[in-house]
Amino acid sequence: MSSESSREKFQAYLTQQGLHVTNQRLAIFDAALAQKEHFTAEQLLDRARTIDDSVSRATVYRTLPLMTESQILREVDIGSGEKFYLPASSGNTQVAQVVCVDCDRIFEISAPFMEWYGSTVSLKLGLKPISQRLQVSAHCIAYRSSGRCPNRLKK
Amino acid sequence: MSSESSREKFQAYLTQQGLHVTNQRLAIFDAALAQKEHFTAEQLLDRARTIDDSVSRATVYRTLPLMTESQILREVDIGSGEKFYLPASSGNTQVAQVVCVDCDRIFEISAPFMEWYGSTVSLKLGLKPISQRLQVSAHCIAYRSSGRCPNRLKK
DNA sequence: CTGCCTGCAAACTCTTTGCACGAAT
DNA sequence: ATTCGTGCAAAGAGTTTGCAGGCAG
Repeated sequence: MSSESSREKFQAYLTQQGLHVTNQRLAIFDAALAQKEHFTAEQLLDRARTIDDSVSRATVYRTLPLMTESQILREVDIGSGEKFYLPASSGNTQVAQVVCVDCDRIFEISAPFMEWYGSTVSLKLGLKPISQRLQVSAHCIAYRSSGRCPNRLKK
Repeated sequence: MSSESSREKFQAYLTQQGLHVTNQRLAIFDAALAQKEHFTAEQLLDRARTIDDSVSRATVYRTLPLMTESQILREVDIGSGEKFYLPASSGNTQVAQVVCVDCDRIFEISAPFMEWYGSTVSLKLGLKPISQRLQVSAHCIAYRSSGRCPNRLKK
């Protein structure tokens, strides 16, 4: 249950699926868990290469699905062209994302009622809910006073 | 307030923005409002060309933002690579999407509490909410009995 | 050994953009 | 007359894939 078991969990998943435990996959795994915020495939590639410089972009893209399927990572799509990832550490799947439209930072907040909502509404339609996501776009704190976010990254 | 006024609304928006009312834009508008379900840019292009075969893909992509800005269409991004659009007829912005993972169909359902939630949570973070979206992935009705959705479109 | 994995580069999908001509105001 | 709009084709961004050689089990 400690954080190290996450690595074992990943290895177990690979083995159980008849997949090989390679240095590249482990480097990508370690790079992913070292991230402090949401990260992109490209950022993961950069970081993984500092651990094992033989890691290629293709392998990163091929490994990401393995890590999401094994519940190591959670995928976050905010509709911006590229996907973001985050260690699924807390096991909390009932979370919403608040995205600052100025600095593009992503905040995660718990939204415990989401599960209830998904069940309620989906059952009304006769559907069987699998997952759900709630995202809020917003302006940053500083926006109100300065008119724009101090952390803006683009434009 | 009848449905015809929507066309006038679009023309008014164009004029007011100093933009020209062209046959292509009107064809795209008509094609969009003729859609019964969520549609993609490509589907819109096909349909618009049945009205005016001079319509190009580029113009469709250039016109879509005009129609969303003028509240004619609502954009729906379910994280599938391509964006979907829907006439923003009912003026109801507090809606969630339920996406069937088997047939990819998108159902829209009202979710009146979304606004409250966005405000509550965003204000706790000191942010100023702009918009929000709630999406539920689910299996179709028929999935439970047959094991898969009869409307599956892909694979 | 056998089959899965890898890096590379090319391919793909959806969308955006530069350009020179054409049309709306 | 201007200014904006258009189609075309090329460019972009992010991601996926075919291939021939390489490594884990």
